[in-house]
This record gives sequence, C-alpha cells and structure tokens, in this order.
Amino acid sequence: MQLDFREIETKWQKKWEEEGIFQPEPSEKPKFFITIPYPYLNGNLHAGHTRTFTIGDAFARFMRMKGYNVLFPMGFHVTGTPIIGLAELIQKRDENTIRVYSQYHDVPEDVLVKLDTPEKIVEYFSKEALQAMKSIGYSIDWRRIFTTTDETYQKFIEWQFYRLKEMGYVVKGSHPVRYCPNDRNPVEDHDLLHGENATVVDFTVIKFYYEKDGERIILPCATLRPETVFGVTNIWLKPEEYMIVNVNGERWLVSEEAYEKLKYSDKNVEFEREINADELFGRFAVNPVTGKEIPILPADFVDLDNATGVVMSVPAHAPYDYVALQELKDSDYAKKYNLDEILNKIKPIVLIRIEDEEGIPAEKIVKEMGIKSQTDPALEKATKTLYKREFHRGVLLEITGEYEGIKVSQIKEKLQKDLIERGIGDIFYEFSEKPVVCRCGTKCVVKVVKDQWFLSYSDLEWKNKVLKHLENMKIIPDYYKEEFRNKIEWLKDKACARRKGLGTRIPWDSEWLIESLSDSTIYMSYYILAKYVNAGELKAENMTKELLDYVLLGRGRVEEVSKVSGLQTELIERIRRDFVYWYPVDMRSSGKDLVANHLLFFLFHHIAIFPEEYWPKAIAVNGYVSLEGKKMSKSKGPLLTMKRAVSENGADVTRMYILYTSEYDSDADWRRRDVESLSNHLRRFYELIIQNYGDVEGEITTLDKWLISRFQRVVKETTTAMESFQTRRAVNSAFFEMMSDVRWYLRRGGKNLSIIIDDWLKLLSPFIPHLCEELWHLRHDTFISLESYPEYRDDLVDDKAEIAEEYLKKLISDIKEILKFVKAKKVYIALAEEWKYEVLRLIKDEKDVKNAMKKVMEREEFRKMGKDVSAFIKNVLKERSDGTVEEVDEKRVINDNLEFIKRETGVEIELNNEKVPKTKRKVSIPGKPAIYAE
RNA sequence: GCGGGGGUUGCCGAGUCAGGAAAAGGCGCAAGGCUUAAGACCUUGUCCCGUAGGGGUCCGAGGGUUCAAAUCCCUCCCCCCGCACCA
Repeated sequence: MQLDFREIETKWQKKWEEEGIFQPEPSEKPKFFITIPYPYLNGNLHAGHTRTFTIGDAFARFMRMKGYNVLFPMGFHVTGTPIIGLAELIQKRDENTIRVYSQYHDVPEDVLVKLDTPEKIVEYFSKEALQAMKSIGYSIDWRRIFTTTDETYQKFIEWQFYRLKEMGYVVKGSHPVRYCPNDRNPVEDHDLLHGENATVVDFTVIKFYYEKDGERIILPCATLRPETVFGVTNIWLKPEEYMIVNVNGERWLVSEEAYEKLKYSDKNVEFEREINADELFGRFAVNPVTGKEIPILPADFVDLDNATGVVMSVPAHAPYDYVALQELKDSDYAKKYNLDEILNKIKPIVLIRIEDEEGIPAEKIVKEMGIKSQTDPALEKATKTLYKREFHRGVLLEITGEYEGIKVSQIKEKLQKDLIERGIGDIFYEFSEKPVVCRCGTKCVVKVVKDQWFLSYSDLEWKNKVLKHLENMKIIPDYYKEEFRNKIEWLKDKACARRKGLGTRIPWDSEWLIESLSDSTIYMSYYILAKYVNAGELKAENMTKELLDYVLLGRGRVEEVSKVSGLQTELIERIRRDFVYWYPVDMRSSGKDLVANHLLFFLFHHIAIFPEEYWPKAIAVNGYVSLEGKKMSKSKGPLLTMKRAVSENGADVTRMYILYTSEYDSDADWRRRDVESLSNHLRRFYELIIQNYGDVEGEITTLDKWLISRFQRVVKETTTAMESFQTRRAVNSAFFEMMSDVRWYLRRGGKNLSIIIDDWLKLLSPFIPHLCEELWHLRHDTFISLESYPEYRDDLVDDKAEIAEEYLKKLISDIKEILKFVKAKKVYIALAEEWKYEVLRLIKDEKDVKNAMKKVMEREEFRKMGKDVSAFIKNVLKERSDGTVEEVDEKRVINDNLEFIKRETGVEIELNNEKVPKTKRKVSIPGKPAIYAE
C-alpha cells in the first residue's frame, strides 16, 4: 500500500507548528481551558499517558471546532524522589533498571548509562516526551511548556505556600511512616520485599498501673477496641522477660520488641531495667478508667511482637481472653502462681449489646465453634466474626457511663481522644500484617516523623467549601461525584514536606522540600505565566509575592507591583488580563489513579487560594491501559511507549485505537492484532475518500437523501457522545457506523458520496486529524483543524427515504431467507391486498386487538371477509407493536430496484400479483409483501 | 472491613438511568467473490431447531412486581479498583 501514515502526519504537524494554529490568545470568542496532569518524567511517555492525553486532545480539537478559543497547555513534572532514585540505580548499573529502560522505555543502552544524574534524566526524558507528544499530533500550545524545577516555577510554588500558611492551612505535626532502620529512610511499596499490603494501624494504649515501693509502673495495654476497657477483668502478660522503660518520664512495662519500636515513635524512650513477668502474676493493677483493681495473669497467646506486649483481658467480648481464662483454671500456671482464688472471682463483664441478644457473646461463639484451647487457630475467626458483628450492630451499655447508647462503630476515635486528653491513653503504631521487610533485608518499623509540615485538609471549613463546590461541578463519569464526595470526607491532613528529592524548599523552613503532590495543585495558572517566562519577558527575580498577588488574585496596585517586581505596568496588566480571560480551568481530564490524591488537592488548593469564579468547572476521569491483557509497569515492564506506538502504527491509528477501545474509567487493552486491523480500516477509508471526493453531479436522488439523512443522525450521535466525553461512542458512530452506511450507499449505486465528505472529514478530525487534514486539502486550502464542527440539521433528516431503504433491505433479506430453503430461478412479489391497507389505516391508533377488531367490523365490506380480516389484524399487531402504516411507495421501490435486488439475491425478480398463490398472499401485510419462489 | 465500579453471544463491548421484537460496533472464525497471490478488499453467516420469510433459548444465581424485565425490587455468589503521604 502506498499510503504512508507517518509521511502525512509529519507534514501536517510541521504546517500546524509553522502557522502556530494552536497558540491561542484572548479574543472575543468564548474560551475553553482544558488541562491534563503533566507527566512525571522518570521514564518515557507510555500507553497510559497516550490514552489520557489523546482524550484531552480530541476534546480540545472538538471544542475548538465548536467555536471555542481553546487553551491546551502542557508541562513536565520532575519533583520528588523517583528521578533521584533512578539516577542512583543507573549509577549502580542496576540490572533490572538497565533491562527495563533499554527494553521497554526504548532508551539506547549507551545513552542510558550516561543518565546518572537527576538533571540529565530530566533533560533526556523531557526532550523525548516533547517529541513523542508532537509526533502524535496534540494541539498543545508549546509556548507554555515548563519543568517543575524551573526557578520561576519555584517562585510560584513559594508564593502558593506563603498564601496557604497565611490562611493557616500549613501546620506542624507528626505522623507515622513505614521506615527502614538500616537505610534510615521511609520505604515505599516498591522498596519492600514483604508486606506491601501492610497498613499502619493505631492501637489505643490504656495506661493501667500498679505501685511498688512508691513507684508507679504503667502497664500500657494496647487494644484496637478501647471501649472494652469497661469490661476488663485482668491483664495478660506472657511469662517471659519484659522491660521497664522510661517513656516521657513515665515507667512503662513493655516487651523488648515494643521497646525497639518505641524508639522510633515521637516519644523519649530510655531503657531502665529488665523484669520477668513472673514477679507480677497474682498481683493487682488499677484500671485507670474504672478505678477497679484487677489481677495480672499469665497467658501464652500474648504476642510480644505485637504492639506493647501487654494485653487487657475482656472475656465477655474477646474469645481469646475467654478461652485463656478457662484454660488457666486447670493449668500448671494456676498452681505455680497460686491463682485459684483469683480465678474463681473473675466474671466476664458485658458492655456491648446487639439488639435483644442475651448472654456473654464471647462465651456463646466459643461454644458454638467448639473451641477449647487458646492455641486453636479457629479463635482468630471467632474474634473476627464477633468483632464484625459488634462493630456494626453493637451499642454500648450503661456500664460505659457517659458513652452509653453510642454505637460501637462510632466510639473508637472519640474514646481514644478522651483517654489521651485525660493522660491515661496513648497511641501505639503497628503494622496490620507482619513481617514487613525492606529490600535490604531489614525488618521495617513504624516511625513517627516529628515536626513535620502538614496541609490541614481535615479542616472542616475547608472541606465543606470543597464539598459544596463539588456539587456545582461536572464530574465525568457522573458516578465519580460520589467517589469524590467520599474521598473528600476521608481526606486527612497530609504531610507536605520531605527531606529528600527534587523540588522547591519551604520558603520559611529551608530544611524541608515541598512534596511533589503538594506542588502540583494550582499550576494550571502557571501556564499563563510560562508563556512570558519562555519569551524572556518574565524572570525569576520579577516573580515577587506582590506580582503574583496582583496577576493571580488581583490584589494590590499595579504601580507598586511594577516598582517591586521591576516590570512595566503594561506587561503586568497584560498578564493579569490573560489570567482573567483563561481562568478558571474548564476541564481537567485525568487517569483514575489521581482521584484520591492529585485531583482532591487540585480542588482544595484552588478553593483555598482563588476566589470562587476561578474554581475548576469539570473533571473527567479515564481508566488504565493494559498490553495484551497484561498490566503495564514503568519499573518492571511490560510497557509500550507513545513514541513506539506512533512509529509502528502511525499517530492517527494510535489515536483512534486508544479512543475507540474503551470508554470512561473502564480499562483499555492494547492488542496488536486489533491495532493492525484498525490500520486497515483507516487505509480503506483513505482510499474511499480519494476515489469519491469530487464535485456533486446531477440531481440529488432519494438514495443521496438517504445518505444525508443517515449522516445527520451520525452527526447528532457523535456530537452528543463528545459532549459527554465518550470517545468510544463518538468514534463508533462517526467512523464505523457511518462507514457501514457508506458501504451500503455505494453498493446501491450511489454516485455522490462527496455530498457528505466535507462534513464527514470534519466530524472525524478530532480523532484522526492528520488524515483528515490531508484529505481535506485535496479540495480546500484552509486547515480542517480550524473549521467548524458539523451541526446536526433536523431538516435534512428524511424519514421517508430511510424507511424506503429499510424496506428494501428487509425485502432482500426475506428473499434470501426463502432461497436458503427453496432452489428457484425466479421470485415473484405481490404487495399486500388493497383492503389490508385500508384496514391498517383504520386501526392505526389501536393497540388492542379487541378494539381494533370492533372498529374494523363496523364496516360491512370487512364483515363479509371476517375470518381473513381478523387473522390479519392479529398478525399485524403482533408484527408491528406500534401499528403504524409505513409510508413507503412499495411498488416504486421494488420496480426501481429490480436490478439491484436481482444482483443481491441472484434470481430474477418480478412484481406480479397474479403469479403469487393466494396462500402466500394471505400472510402479506403492508410493508411486507408476499414472496413466491418458483 | 469500608467505599466506588462491574458480571450481556468465542473475545472486547453497546443496551440498564426513562421496562416493550436482546445482542449496535469491533475482533476472531467460516463460506463465497475479487485477485497471479495474499495477512489486502467486497459480500454473507457466526446461541439452537427449521426443505418459505418461522419457532425456541438467552443477559452471574435465585425469588418478586408487571400484560411485558438484561432493564424495577429483594436475597445470594463472583470479579476489578482505592484506602495515602507515593508519583
């Protein structure tokens, strides 16, 4: 095939760039500002980017053709640690990295090994990314490109953080992270050998205590169910060595493992002495909540490596505790430590009730499951089952005092807070699963990072503003609005500073770098500035707080700003006008992975910093891309780069495939076979247009009208689909459905395909812009990319023409069906008897057989042939539920198309009532003639 | 566990909101045509039965509402994604 996609594509890309047609400036036209999250450059752009960006570009092109002044910019994100990590791996010649980056990212090995600094990586991949995006034909305004380490960008970020700090949204605090003591670093999922699924859970510590020689020793019981403190009957220790440790001035008794973990908490911890649990069994401790004295007892099920290693026993609600107590009664321990009397006095204390159930819950479930020993693995299940039931349905009883009546599901946080405030509670962080092991082989711990900077997303006022604005936004697909609602409510304060990585320092605390998601929240406004930065008109030293306050917020007086920033007032006003014109963001289109993080922060920060008229209007979310059913992975492969997809298949094929293969948030699968098939479709399309693009000649036939009518429907469907961001539906309609009509048109002998070609090309232009541009220029000198999108025209819809074609299709299909069973040379067709038309006209509006019958039988001529008439009515009502009479000139359609029908069916056709036997004519109805094959 | 989404013909997927002949479109497969030939193109077929355009089955499972259910209601089973400080 002579068609070379790439040749055509590069030709038009060059022309678009030369003419600068995607470089919008403020104008009289309504504006549309669409943005896509800039890519993170620790590798080449891949099929996932291709999907998100192509959807955005198709929409940008669509809106442009719809008459909007469209701004579609792009930047590069390099802030954070992964690029630094990559540089280190390349320095080390890490085998996997070298393999993945040469094999999947298509970086030549000799080039790759030289990328041993973050700067070189950024330089290399930004060039690659730029080329890739140009090669696929995105209609981006490249004058606004930037990188997040640009000095000017950093000024912008500093400004943002000052603003947030002023508003009290940047605060200090501490938070738990997964941490490797050996590497002395927080660890991410991909740094782990085991335990990727482990999350950090916060045990509530309740400070039980005993006193000896005037010294108070705290028994820090760790629990996930603090409310059960009201039902504690005793404390469990494992009969082994413990330690007395000084924690913030208090003496805590904890396991050795717990001591190790406490070292990484935000507490001051100091070892004092060892102590064997032996010494304590049979002695009493005080429950700080109830003031009651309870005994300390031995239990083997206690896990020294879980939280503090000190456990409070709630036999009424904890199956473990219940069984352990039972077992203890007849054990050696009871004798050894003289516990009989104590044990006899212990009675489970019920503090939670589910509806009107009776008895002791733990006892019931243990008996039901037949559990006898504290080492029985079934205890785990019993615990879970009971916990789940009580969590969802349980209510606290009178014994819990002020907490009576509260649902178990709503008590944990409140109680934890109350205990801490009263000085008798604390928090102990622990992994939900163990072990958690770093790639270096070291067991990870939970480290509490102190004096960390936070963005206070949990601020209720802030949250409520975001929630409220969300209701005014368009979210695509719409069910993501609920998702956003939930995520906004769930969002907690976020640590926004790091010790390591690329990025901007916190301006008032230069020890810290601003974390990479926190510096990417309102950068869409920076695109306005970037144009001036790139033109050399705006430099870092000009970007003072006053300037940004003025151009982004309209604050201050321009003369003052001019003085401070060193810029001419004229330029300052121009930047301000640009901002006012382009903002807010009308559409942010993104992959679904960013919903629970970036897109939330995007909303929060816009709402915090800008006045309401500049808050985002809409968010669209799309799914992932897999390769032949396999998940892509940047760091492990497989991966398909944008560059490779384009060079192997062409930009238009790549674009259309990715737009067509799935919709909304459902995932797309890149399949070579399907891509190649699509490539053939486009070649066919190209040939088709080349062969049929000409002047419209002769009279417009019914068939032509049919084509135009069908096309109108496609225009409507495609437009509706695009307006709701459904590219799959749009491509399906604009290309495939139309193609199938066009094939029928040509098969029917249509000669004037050109009637629709101009508009058809326009319709397809957002999806396959290069091919459309090429074909358009066969007869035009303008850029199709700047033409107007076809408008649906109701007056061109021709129902009669469409019904006639349907009639013909159905007739041919019926004849073929019959010929399957009867070998014949000639087929006679007879229209339905005249009286049937008459009857049909009479009962047009009747749906009910009875009424229809009544109405018809009022006429004498029909009464005479009562049986035939009633059979017909039943038949026709069954066939056509709407009972309409189709307005087709059947005789004419058949006679005009005798040759065509013959060609399609392979037999002679004759419209001849006489030749068709009466029995066959009997079943005919208007619109469905009798057929007789001979 | 919590939250969000989903289960339709060999596969991918429309149809579900607004109940009314299930299966648009793509892929794959098959047959015929075109061609020196083809992985190219055109046409047809692709749940089952049928020597007359017809009949039957069918939408994860099971109930219910209705003249009528893939669609509405209830119960259950299964799958995917997120639960963070990481881009």
